[in-house]
Amino acid sequence: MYNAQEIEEKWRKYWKEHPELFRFDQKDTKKPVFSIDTPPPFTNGELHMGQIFWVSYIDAIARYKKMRGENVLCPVGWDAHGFPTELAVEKKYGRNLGREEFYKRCVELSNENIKKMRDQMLQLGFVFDEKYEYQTTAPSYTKKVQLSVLQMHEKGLIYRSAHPVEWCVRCGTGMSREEAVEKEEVSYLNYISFEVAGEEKGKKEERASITIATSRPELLHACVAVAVNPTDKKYKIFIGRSAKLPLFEREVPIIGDDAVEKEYGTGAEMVCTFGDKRDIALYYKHKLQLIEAIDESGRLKNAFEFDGLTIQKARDAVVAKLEKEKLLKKREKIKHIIKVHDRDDSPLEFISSMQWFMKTKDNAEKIKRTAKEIKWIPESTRQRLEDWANFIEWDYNFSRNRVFGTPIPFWRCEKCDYILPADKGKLPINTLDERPPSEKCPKCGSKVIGEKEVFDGWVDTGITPMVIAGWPDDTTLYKRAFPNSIRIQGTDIVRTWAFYTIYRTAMLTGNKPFENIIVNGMIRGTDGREMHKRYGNGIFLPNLVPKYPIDAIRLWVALSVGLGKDKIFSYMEMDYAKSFLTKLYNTAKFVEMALAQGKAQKEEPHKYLNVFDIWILNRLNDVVKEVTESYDGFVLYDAMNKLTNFYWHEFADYYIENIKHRVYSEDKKMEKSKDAALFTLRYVLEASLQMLAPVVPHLAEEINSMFNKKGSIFEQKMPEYHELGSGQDYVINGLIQKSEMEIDASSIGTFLNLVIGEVRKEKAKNRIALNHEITSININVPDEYISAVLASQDELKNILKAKEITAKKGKEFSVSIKI
RNA sequence: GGGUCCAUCGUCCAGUGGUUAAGACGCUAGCCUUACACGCUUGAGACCGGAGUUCGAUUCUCCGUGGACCCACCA
Repeated sequence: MYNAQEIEEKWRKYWKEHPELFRFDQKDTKKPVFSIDTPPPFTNGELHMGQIFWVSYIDAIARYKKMRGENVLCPVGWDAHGFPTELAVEKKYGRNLGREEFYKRCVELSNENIKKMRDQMLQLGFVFDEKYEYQTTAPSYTKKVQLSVLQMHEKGLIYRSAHPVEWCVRCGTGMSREEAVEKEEVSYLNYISFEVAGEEKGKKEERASITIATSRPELLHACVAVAVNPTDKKYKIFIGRSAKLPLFEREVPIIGDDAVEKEYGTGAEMVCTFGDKRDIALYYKHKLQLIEAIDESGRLKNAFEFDGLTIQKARDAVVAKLEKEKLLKKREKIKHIIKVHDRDDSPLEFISSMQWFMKTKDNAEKIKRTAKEIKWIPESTRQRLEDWANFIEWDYNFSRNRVFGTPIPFWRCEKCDYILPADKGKLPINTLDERPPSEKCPKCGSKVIGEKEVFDGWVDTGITPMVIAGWPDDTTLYKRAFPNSIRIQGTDIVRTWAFYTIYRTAMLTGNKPFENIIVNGMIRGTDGREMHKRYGNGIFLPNLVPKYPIDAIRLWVALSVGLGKDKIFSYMEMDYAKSFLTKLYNTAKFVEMALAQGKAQKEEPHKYLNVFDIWILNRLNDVVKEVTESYDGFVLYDAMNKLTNFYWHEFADYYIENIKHRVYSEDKKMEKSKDAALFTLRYVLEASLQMLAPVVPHLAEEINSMFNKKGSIFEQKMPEYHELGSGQDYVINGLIQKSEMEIDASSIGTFLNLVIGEVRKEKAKNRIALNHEITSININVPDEYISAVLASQDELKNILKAKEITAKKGKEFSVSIKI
């Protein structure tokens, strides 16, 4: 085994000292630009498996493109804003820091974390462009986020509206989705009777009623509709009429909606503002009235005699009164799942308040159309985006009640919510610290205030393709690098990062954000479950290094099939990758040693190539075709699968074995043949190395340096495929050559290897060593190969260590040996 | 409930309208072969079930079964 750590360190250092190898050359205007958008990791201090995956994957693509002569722009970014950082700072410094001080401490902590994560990226061999590194907390980045939102405001895409948010009544704060966790609870389903109001025209009928079932009777005062399934025979005649609320003197419409299950409860439900997410959906869909049911401390409001009661007390009181008035038909014990705050387990309520929105719902079609212009790798992952776009229930609420986030660059009227945008020339800005353009609301004359809430993190990261293309200042770069060439990201954030990025760039630029998107699945733990703290099944870089070389990790990533679907982590596959590297290193050592045996390479030794030499060169040519096609489609699996199999099982197992006798020969007559073998050995090794280099860069550099004393393998070009006209043709250094032998070397080489394989089998059957000399070999050869076998008799004798070889024409191919 | 993906040796994982169905780990038998015993050679070992399309299906279609994931819901 080679010393991986030493080699890795050496080449990491070399790349650092030669940044020009990978740096984007902005002055160059000839080479095509290849720009890469990578997911800015959230700065929590350690790269997780998903990040190890994409870093390895995209770095290989970047290095490949570089070797294809493209001008590669590969920045890396950091998504620093976020709640976990706030929590950590709160834990360390308490809750009493002022806003500015608190923000500063958060930046400090994320900077520490960025340093750690950056080191791990470099450890993986990632050669990103430091010059283009970005961080969402940097003022220059804040400026861009704010500008992009101000431009969206100009386009009429930003507005404020009342919207229910999940609210912890105990803590008195709003929740984001990830803090709301599910919990099972035992409750009661209450059957309450509503009288149907009015009469059908010209028809006297009995008084009709609808019984609804609810687990939230205390919200009866905020009931704004009764909903039934439109196909339900029992109720459909009531749709369009009204129902009288029990206990309260009010009528609400009876609406039809598919969301109502005919079988659940009574098949009728009341819609309150707001009991649960269903209510919210129906409220928006049917444009219902809004009655605020609960205040921020969890007490009822707009409930007349029940005002001020806590939820639990109100529930008891309402049920008691319904019972008394004989309006409660029955109560049924149920188990159901409710949302609770992850920190204190208390039930969350929906409280309606004024929120900031971006118009996504009406733009769903445009988002889908833009998504179709992008090549999704694999194609099936686009479905996730479509599904999400098809299911938008309401617009994107982008404000968060937090401190550590990008400030929202608007003031607003305290009373009428009129929006005053910041001056685009004065960014970045925090409207809490600055005077508004007008002290009084231009609309109603009331007081204008700065915005305390901050942007959701996806607002920061939704413009990365524009940012790395130099938007808005560098218009030259922007023209060349936007849309970006490619993005890589995980399946888990298709409906967030991909969705918002496509939305934002489509709205702001009218264009797609990138040409290609690679969507990789999640790497699961060895137990098959998602890697998660609470399962303790996470695997991080320090768990793998130094047991595995970095190149083995990278090769494992490339050989992890099935982009788009989840992958269970496997040490077995990692071991395979490691074995391949050992093999690669040992073959290189062999070639090095072999070259030392020969004299200086004669000019054009390839003129003396024999059938095995041409066979392996032609196989190489085939592999070059497959590998470059796979790289060009960004599918590393196919490239590495083909290449590693070729290298190991054709080049090492057959070719090297077949030419050993030539390499070791000291016979003068063999000199030219020896030179030809040495030439071919080196040629195939170097070409394979060039194709392997993007994925296993450290070892590739090391081996390259064994043969080329100066420079980096990344200054070399990828080998190119050439279509061959006949079996006599072969490719050397991009030129098609013609062998003087009038044979089809590819098919004869393949046949001779078959013969060699059969002899190996016979030797194994007879339990003798492969190098054991045997008396004779008899071969029955099909017509078309007989002359080739006879011509290669001496060669075969040497390869197979046989004193004599006899070949006869025979219908059935067969091989027998005499020991 | 809606959707997406998937089902191949004991395990992992390729591939194909006609193949001798590849490779890895493990297992078998041998080989210390002047690059590699972390290796090499050899052997055993697989297309979820049903129907359809077809001359022919592991491959295409449908149904079923099983699994993974996403979304929605549990009034």
